[in-house]
Amino acid sequence: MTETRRSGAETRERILAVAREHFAQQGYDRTTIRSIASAAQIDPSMVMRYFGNKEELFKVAASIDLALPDLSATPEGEVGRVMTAHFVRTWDSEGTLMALLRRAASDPQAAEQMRSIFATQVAAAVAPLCPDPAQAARRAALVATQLLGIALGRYVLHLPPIVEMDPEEIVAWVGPTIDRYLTADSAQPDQESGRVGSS
Amino acid sequence: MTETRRSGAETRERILAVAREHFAQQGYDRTTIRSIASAAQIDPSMVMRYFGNKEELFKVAASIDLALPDLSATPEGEVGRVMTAHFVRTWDSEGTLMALLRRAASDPQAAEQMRSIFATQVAAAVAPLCPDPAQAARRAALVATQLLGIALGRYVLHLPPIVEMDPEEIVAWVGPTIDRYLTADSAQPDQESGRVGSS
DNA sequence: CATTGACGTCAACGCCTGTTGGCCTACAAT
DNA sequence: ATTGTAGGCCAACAGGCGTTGACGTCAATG
Repeated sequence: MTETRRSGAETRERILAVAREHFAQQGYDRTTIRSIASAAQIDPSMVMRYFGNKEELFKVAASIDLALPDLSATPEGEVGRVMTAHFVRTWDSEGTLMALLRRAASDPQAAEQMRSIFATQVAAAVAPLCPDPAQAARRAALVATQLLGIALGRYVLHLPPIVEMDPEEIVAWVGPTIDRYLTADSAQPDQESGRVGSS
Repeated sequence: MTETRRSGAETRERILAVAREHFAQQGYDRTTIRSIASAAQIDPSMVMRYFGNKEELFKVAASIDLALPDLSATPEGEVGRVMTAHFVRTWDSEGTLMALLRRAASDPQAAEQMRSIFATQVAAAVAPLCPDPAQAARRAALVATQLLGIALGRYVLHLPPIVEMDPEEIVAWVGPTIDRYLTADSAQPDQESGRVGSS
């Protein structure tokens, strides 16, 4: 072993980089092995050699670590802003999560992968901050909807007002929403009356 | 003309109904003309006869009227709840908007269609309610991100906590968020400091 | 030097897709 | 009864896809 010769795993990385980019920008179905290979200046069969099949390549390319900061150290009232800022920064710098989001829109298995990410990473990071453990999953999911909604508007649908906003503005608007989802009383989320009553 | 014989436009409607369903559940790429035809108990070539090509069929199938209620008649403070309830009800009953959302995730043209819907329908309905006309588009877009985020979580990703929530619970949580996006001071969205400062 | 084995290419397979044109059939009008 | 026409099916095309296997070609190893 010990890196037999100059290339090898290097090519693998090049394929992976191109694949991430293509998956993120065009989604799974519209990304072809051939186009990836062409962009990586390589034969399509090499992609198969290194990753077995398209499915497997996507799995590797879309493996994600949100790298959420330790939120328990964040002062209360700033959690929403910190979290929002973290996500926007992550999305702006690399599109891996966007690739998965795109695919999840039309593929149940990718949706499952997305669910797993938010269950293990977002919910886990957020649960300690919730006043009521029983509602933690629900609160985390609400947080996810708002953050993913921003991602959808900014990177997928390209809604002009969202695209034009500075990261700081997004944080200023969305941060308080996140905070409210995390800390507001579960029966009466905000001010105002609003009976929820399940039964 | 004058409806020559029993079927004809009837078949067209059947195709359209099946197409809506398939597009909504599986997205554009994974929905095939053949599968639509098969489900409609018809030959694939008939689909072409009636709609020209797949693209055109999708356009017709995904034409959407959000049918937003008149929000200016809604008492202030209830707008968010009314709007959220309207969307959740619409989504639960028919999946046309979901079909478009799915497609928009991987097709720029569908994304453009989505943008147009929100520009002409959501922004238009919401603009009169905003304190500052200059910020109306931005506020409407923020509203859209939260509503679409819910749609994504509930109907596409199937995040368990979101799926399990009653429509009333969603309204109770999300309504106030919508209200805040529509009415909160633009520089300091909520409580707390949080300078936005573009320069 | 001979051998091995990984890196890489080429050409092809089988499959599924959107799309087309020809043909059949049955009704409505003449 | 004949004709026109619209509804419908069938068979096939061309093209793109993921995937495969045989075939070169070097560098490192014995």
